[in-house]
This record gives sequence, structure tokens and C-alpha cells, in this order.
Amino acid sequence: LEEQALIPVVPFKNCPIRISLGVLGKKWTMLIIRDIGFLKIGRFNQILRTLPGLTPRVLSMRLRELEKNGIIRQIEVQSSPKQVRWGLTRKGRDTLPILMSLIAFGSRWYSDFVRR
Amino acid sequence: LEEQALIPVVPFKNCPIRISLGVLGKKWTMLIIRDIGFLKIGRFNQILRTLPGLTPRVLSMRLRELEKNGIIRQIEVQSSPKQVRWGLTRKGRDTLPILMSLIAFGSRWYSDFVRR
DNA sequence: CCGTATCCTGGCGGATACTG
DNA sequence: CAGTATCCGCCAGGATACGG
Repeated sequence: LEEQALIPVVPFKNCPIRISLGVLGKKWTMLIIRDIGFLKIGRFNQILRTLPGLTPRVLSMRLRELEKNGIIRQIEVQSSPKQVRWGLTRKGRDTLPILMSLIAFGSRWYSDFVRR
Repeated sequence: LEEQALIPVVPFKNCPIRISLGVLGKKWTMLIIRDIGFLKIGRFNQILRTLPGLTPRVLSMRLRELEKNGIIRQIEVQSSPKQVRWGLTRKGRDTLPILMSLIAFGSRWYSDFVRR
């Protein structure tokens, strides 16, 4: 009996992993969620400062995507001076286990390089 | 007292999330690990078949990267006919919680679109 | 402070053919 | 079957400037 016969080989177009990565898999996205969700860093320029290499253009795009996907929302808005703070939604909080497992893996196998 | 004063703002160059994503964050990588680790689909053309859109070139590149990073290894090799099977290493098995959390998130929030 | 508008380029990855 | 070799298009994302 063939081993692979035990596993129905279907194209997993709608695999939950693939779908999750469609939202979360883009460059910078997870790190932005880390800032907003973990570190409670929710201001635009603050996020920019904690993520060297990230440009305002890309941050703006990611925030819009995450907002549209219901993962973050503006929890504090005021004008003059314009002030915004981003926070996680209920759905956004459900991404934290993903970050946790990434931290666990990285800390375990790359402890030499991990500063925090 | 400023809120952000409570959080030391440092550039997280060596954040474990960033490091983990450096290895696992590339396109197709997580799905390849899903095949090898979860579904026990460890043959080259089999992986190709389960992941529509993935080309042999990219699969080859990803396998080399994962092998170099100690996440997968060849667990079965023979020639004539050439036969290879890929499997997870100890380190590779430690990535499964990441996949689990991606599945949990996707299944919960995109149940309509998730077929399996 | 919080973004958007413009411009531009490098390299990721898709297509295809080929080999042991 | 399990890959490698070549070629190439394209767009994600970086640089920079600007505006409310």
C-alpha cells in the first residue's frame, strides 16, 4: 500500500495557512502587529522608529490593509495636533498566538542573535 | 508621564519574530513545511502537485534554504529510480506550532473560504 | 504629527526547457 | 522521478518630497 494513498492529494487552494498568510504574510506586517499588539506602540512615527528600514509609504499601506481586514483600528483620534493611536481588534488579538510561536521558535533556535 | 516612556524604544533588529521570518517568511516556505511536516508529503513532484502555482525552480530554492537552515533533511534517498523523501528535523518540528496557530486563525476568521 | 503622492529599481519568482 | 539552467517581466517596496 502506497503511503501517499493515505493522504488525499488535493490542491489546497483554500488552506487556512495560505489564507492567513494572504493577510499576514506581507513584509513588515507581523512586525507592525508586534508593535501595536505587544508593545502598545500605536503611533505612526513611533512604529517607524522602532522598525528601521520601514518607510512611511509602506507603513501606510500596511495599516490600511490591516484596517480593511479588521485586524487593527484607530482607538484614539484627535486633530490639532493630529493624533492617532492604533490598536488591535478582537480579530487582531487572535493573531497574537502566531507571534508568540514565532517568538518561541526564534528565541529557541537563534538565541545568540536575539537581543529582545 | 509619557506612555511611551514605559516602553524602551529600541530598534528591534534582532527581534526573534524578525529572525524567524527571515527563514520562514518567504513565499511558499510555510506551505512547503505544511506538506512535509503535516501531510507527510515529502516528494518533489508531489509537493509541486499540491501547491498550484509553485514552480520547480522555486521549490528547489526553498528546499535548499530549509535544508541549509536545518529545518528539513532528506530522510530517504536512492538512485535508479532516483527517489527522495524530505522530512522535518528536530528544529523543523519546532515550527509546527507556528503552522498550528496560522491554521487556528484562518479557520476561525475565514471559515467560509477554508476548504481544509 | 500623520500620513499621501511620485518616481524608480532590484530582485523575486514565474515560464520553460533540459539533464541524470 | 528530482531537480538545475536560462531568461525575463513585473511589481513590491525603497527614496524622497510634500500636504493637512
